[in-house]
Amino acid sequence: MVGVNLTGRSVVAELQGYYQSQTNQRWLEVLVDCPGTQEVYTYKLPAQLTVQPGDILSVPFGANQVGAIALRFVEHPPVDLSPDKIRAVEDVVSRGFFPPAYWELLNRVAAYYYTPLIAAIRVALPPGLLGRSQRRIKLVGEIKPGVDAFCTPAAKEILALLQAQPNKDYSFIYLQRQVRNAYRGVRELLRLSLVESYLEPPRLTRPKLQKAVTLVSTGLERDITSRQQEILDVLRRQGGDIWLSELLRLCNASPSTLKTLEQKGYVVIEEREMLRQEQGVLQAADEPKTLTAAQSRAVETITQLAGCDRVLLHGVTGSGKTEVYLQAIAPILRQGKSALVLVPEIGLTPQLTDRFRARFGSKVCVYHSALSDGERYDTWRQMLLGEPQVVIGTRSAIFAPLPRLGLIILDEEHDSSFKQDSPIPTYHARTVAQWRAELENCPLVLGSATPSLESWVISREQGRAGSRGNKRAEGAEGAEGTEGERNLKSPHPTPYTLHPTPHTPHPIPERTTTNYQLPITNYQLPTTHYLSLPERIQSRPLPPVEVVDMRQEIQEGNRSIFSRALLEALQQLQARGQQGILFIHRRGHSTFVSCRSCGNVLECPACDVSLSYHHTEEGAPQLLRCHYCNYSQSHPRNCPECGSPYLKFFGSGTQRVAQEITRLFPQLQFIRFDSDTTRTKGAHRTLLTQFANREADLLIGTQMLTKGLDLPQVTLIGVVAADGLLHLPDYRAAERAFQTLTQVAGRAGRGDDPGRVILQTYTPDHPVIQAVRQHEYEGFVEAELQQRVALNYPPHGRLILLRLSSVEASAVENTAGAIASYLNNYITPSWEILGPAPANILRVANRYRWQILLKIATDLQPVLPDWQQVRSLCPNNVSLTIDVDPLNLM
DNA sequence: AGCACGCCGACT
DNA sequence: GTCGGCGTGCTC
Repeated sequence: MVGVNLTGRSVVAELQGYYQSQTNQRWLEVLVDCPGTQEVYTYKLPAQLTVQPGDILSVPFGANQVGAIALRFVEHPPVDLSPDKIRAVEDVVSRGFFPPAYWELLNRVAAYYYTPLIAAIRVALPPGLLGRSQRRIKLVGEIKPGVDAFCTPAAKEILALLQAQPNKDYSFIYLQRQVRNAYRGVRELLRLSLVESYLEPPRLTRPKLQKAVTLVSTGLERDITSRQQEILDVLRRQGGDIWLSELLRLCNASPSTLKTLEQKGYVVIEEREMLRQEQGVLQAADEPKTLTAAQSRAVETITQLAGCDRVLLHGVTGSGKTEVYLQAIAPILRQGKSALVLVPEIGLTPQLTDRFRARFGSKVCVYHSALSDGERYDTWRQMLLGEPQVVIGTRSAIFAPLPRLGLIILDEEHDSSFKQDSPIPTYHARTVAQWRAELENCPLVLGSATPSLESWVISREQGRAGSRGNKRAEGAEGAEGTEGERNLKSPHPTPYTLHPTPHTPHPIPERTTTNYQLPITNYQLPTTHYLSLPERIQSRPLPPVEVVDMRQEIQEGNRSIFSRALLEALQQLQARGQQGILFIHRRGHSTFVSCRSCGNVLECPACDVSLSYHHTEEGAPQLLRCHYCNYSQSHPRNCPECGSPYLKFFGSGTQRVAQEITRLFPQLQFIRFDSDTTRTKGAHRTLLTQFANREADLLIGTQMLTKGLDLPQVTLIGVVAADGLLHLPDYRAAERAFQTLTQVAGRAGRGDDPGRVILQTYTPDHPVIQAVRQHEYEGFVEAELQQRVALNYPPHGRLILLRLSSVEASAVENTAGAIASYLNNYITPSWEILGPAPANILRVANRYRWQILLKIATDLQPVLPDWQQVRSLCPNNVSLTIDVDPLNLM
């Protein structure tokens, strides 16, 4: 297992170390994973370590161990740095990860989103790979009662917390969050020697090792008991290679029996890396389906795409986009390449993943933030191996380290969850996907029933004329020769290695700071083809959308949250053996709680928002919860202001609707599907499976159920109140509302019954409602575009949002003012400044927030401000985030 | 992010 | 005079 096995690799490694220490001492420049550091730091290399540029390291930094990236060797350390300050690299965490194209991608992300390169690297790596040490506080010995008599309250609290903890041990960060003045308290306890403080080394995610048994016997076993023979037979039947635990389970044997077999030389037991990977539910194999004319045209175009050309696949809901993806991916895998499929949220992955697994079996793996750290780490490492595969993941999967990428697909490309709000980099996966496709020279497919205006505009300008007549656009062939050669194809035949084999160092580009700027206007774009799937599969019609005017309902005496049409439809649901979906814009029970006597509205103590009332079931605690910071308190019996017991709930969330359903239709079984009920791992799948198995008649949920759910038996869709979506204070509110409502409506009639959509609203004449009712995408989008052009909003202009926040109200306000007046000196014809203005909700989690919006016209090459200068205007207690292409202006 | 250093006000 | 508060700056 160990020791004797001196492979070629370790000999080489030792030789390299030897030569390294013989030649002039080589110094290593690294990028350190620590906020507030942008420069490069120089380290020594201990003789027993070999490092190559691009390796991921662990280095001592100040008092901590932190993650770092090796950049390059230098002959001499900086002259102004005394040699005794230089410390040695602690360890190599992972090797050979950054091939040139990938490195270039990360540099682009950092440059375009104005973030330090290390922040871009951080999103690309699985959690736990860039480790950092942690300060922890531990109780010393026995604590006699009464020793804390003279302690401050903070110290007493900390003592109590530590004593209640089984290990008598907490991280300092945790204590600081739990206890006020924790810093002082800890110091006091340290002085009294009641606690000790220590640094826990980084807890890195590592491969999980497990014992595996391999059969080495030739088949002529002598000197063997029948029991041992039995085990060998089982092993042979299993293919001669199996996990130890598995074998023990199969044979009901003990480890000692296996030990004996090993000593006799019939089997070898060794530690092997085990992949922790989400195992999908076993799927019955599935064959490619027959395509409609439009579908096969789409598949044909995609498979013949040249270079890094793009396709906007505009398919109405239920038009079979997934089947197009599947058939476009199949030839990619046959070519020995991999495909990357990005989806908005995990909510829809179980269904989609199942379909992919049914088609491609174990070649499919998922990658998203809901996986455990171990699973993410292993999936990530497994991808480095370069086996052709399909990776399905959420936005961060755009950084999946797949070599030989053959196709990138962004499904539901309009979805705003592809944009990261925080932490930095605030990247959009669609933008990064475009770069990645370009750098890897692979095609990109953007799919949606309601394409974003951005994608619509590009494809309208570039590709539609060419692809309308079922013909590939000109330029596809033309681009092949030039684009294909110009772009960086990895010069390394196998740029990723799981095991550290010696190889030539990757040339890490010199550029390691964020000082260079990309041209902010679009540079020469690859061709974008427009492909339309205008019809549902099997010529099913789109469901008719009935708009119900709720004002009229009230006028005619119906004060329920359900219109008569919806009540009737719900009534008939069970009799007809059908299933329905109710869509509500908000989770929770009520939007706010207010006192009928004094009008007081209950608010979050840390944010300027009202608390939502949550009540799940009879007997469950009644909670008031803040949807911004997750603060919660129990529902008071009386108004905290005037003591009146008459507290009333306003607005309806999922819980409220659920309660109404119980009251009005006690016979209807329903499932609530929102972020409250799907928090736990696998909850999505469980709930959807229950629904698919008809354990419920009704699914009551939020946005979450708009995203690509394919539930053929659903015939009724009820939108309880569309208005909450229509009137959000955001220039994209109309676009987003149209997309959401169209997607919700599209869940109906995916089976043989055409289905029915009931859309309740107080503004039935609103253009969004009208467009949804008529399934009219193009007209709506063109009208919307005209408005954007008039006001210079994206996709016509571009936006950069400066978000400022601080615990101190005046500090943010002053800083915002100072930055704005600085920027005003830079005003050029190509951009304008909106603000500074307090954010929509001034205070969240006790931080006051202001923002400044920069509007940039794309028709001119803009001169951008000096961000370094802008940052220097920010005092320490004010944090500034530069959000490039913000989607969320609230 | 941590942590040391160093400058100010409240106490011996 | 000293202690201990917290603001400022450095970490190879």
